[in-house]
Amino acid sequence: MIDALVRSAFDVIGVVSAVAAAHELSLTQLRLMAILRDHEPTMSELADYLGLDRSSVTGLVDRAAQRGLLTRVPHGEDRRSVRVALTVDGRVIAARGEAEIAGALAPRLTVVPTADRRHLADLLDSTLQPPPR
Amino acid sequence: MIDALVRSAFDVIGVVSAVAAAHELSLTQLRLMAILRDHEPTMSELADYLGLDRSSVTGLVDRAAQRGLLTRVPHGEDRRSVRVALTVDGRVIAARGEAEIAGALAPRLTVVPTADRRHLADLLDSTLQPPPR
DNA sequence: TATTGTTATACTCTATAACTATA
DNA sequence: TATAGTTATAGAGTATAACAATA
Repeated sequence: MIDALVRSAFDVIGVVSAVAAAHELSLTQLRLMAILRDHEPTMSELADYLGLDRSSVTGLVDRAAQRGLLTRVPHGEDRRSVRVALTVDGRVIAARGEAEIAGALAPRLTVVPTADRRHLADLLDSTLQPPPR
Repeated sequence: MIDALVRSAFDVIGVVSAVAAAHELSLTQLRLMAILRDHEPTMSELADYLGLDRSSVTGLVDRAAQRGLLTRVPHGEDRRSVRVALTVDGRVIAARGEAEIAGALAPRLTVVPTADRRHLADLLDSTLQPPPR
């Protein structure tokens, strides 16, 4: 059971990494962009989401910004702070990445009987820890 | 369904990475040691298993060997080739790591009804691609 | 004083290209 | 010639420590 969960995890992460690599992105860069699809976080919030030190996020954001995938937006209220947002280009690539991940994983799910899918998804979700804040 | 699979994968990999980090190992180093529990591969075979370039494996093995976790063993037949094997220390740490991963994931599985576990494991395994050779 | 973000620095991980030794 | 492994090199990713600007 635990073995199956771990094997599946490595398998899925492998697929996601391959999709990222196809866009010359690291797994972390793709995660970063996925987060930015729904949020416009500060650097510190981003560090919390990703579980990284703030100084690491500086580099990640630098490299992605240099490629035109995202931008730093002045915060306004707190002048120490910046918000990070996808550019139009970044949004296109993020959407494409998500679609490719779905496309790559879909064939594996054809072996799961349709009747089982909802159940499997629920079981998997129930095993997730509540995200730490 | 796909979302649940991906979320679960990141969650599980996070747990495995944390266990690795607790032993000051990277995810790859821990994977390497897990492979060596059951195999005594050549450097090239290791590169295939891990999906890395041979030159990357040289560095991984160097660092782990320097910590006394594994050793290069002369192959005998083909004098170009070496085999990689865990040391006694390495075997202890690999076993401990596996136990800690199981221990860290077990609490999450308590929410899965006992009757569903076999079924969930089978479903997850059925989604795995046959490993590329 | 505390927080936000960056910089300086160092190490791991990874790949590409070139090399040595052996086959 | 081909294969096994290493070395040289370069860049990404990461953390720690120290810093400047702002709160």
